[in-house]
Amino acid sequence: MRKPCCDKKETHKGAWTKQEDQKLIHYIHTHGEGSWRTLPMAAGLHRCGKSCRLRWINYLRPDIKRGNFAQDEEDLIIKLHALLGNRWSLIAGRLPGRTDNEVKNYWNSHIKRKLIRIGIDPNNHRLNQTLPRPQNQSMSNLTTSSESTNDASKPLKAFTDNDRVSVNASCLEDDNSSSNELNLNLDLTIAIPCAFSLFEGKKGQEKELKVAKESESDQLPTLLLFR
DNA sequence: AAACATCGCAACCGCCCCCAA
DNA sequence: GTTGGGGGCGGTTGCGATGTT
Repeated sequence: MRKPCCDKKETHKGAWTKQEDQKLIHYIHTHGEGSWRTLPMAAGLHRCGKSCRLRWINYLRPDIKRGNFAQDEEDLIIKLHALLGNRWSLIAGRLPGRTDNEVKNYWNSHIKRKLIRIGIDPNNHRLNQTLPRPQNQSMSNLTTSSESTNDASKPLKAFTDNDRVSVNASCLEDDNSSSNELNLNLDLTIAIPCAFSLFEGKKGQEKELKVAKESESDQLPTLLLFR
């Protein structure tokens, strides 16, 4: 039986206080990251090591970019999700200053609903045949800031000229196929010098390469990647 | 103005992988 | 080759903020 990572009776939970943040920042500035299990005691924090790690990585790290996602970032998330699935850490790794948690939250709260609303299954990035879809509805009509509702079950909203172009990818019906598969004309341009550099991680390199191969071979939808 | 609904995000939980012993 | 600890990841939850009725 594995020991719990920390004594739950002794650890604080919930929102972090400014004092706790300061202690964590100060400790990491002087000692560096790592040894998360022993860090809380050394830093004088009554927190689980995992909690400290999460707080640092998702919130306190100085290189974190906060605020709204830019249009190109959103585009890239969609493209990478089509390629990698829910591998948020890999996706976040291609978005400088963004964390996996942030990307995951943004996907679940914005992008996923947006895709559903226009009749695209966010799981496989294919047109969902069960959902009604307006004629000639293009992904270019997706909105970001002007969403008035996020309820996917509501009727599709009529888009206006003022609506922001969200995905500069074309959504095309497959000419010679009866399946309504989605072709995304994708341009992986943000911080990706080469598609193969997606998988240049250190520790999990082998795994990531495997993931890439799997993605290429099986569930990848009709996704066209252009360099 | 109050009650209720919805959204967005920080944080937690539990599982899995890696690696050293 | 096996085992156990540490770290990382993805899914889920909780709660404050905001919007709607």
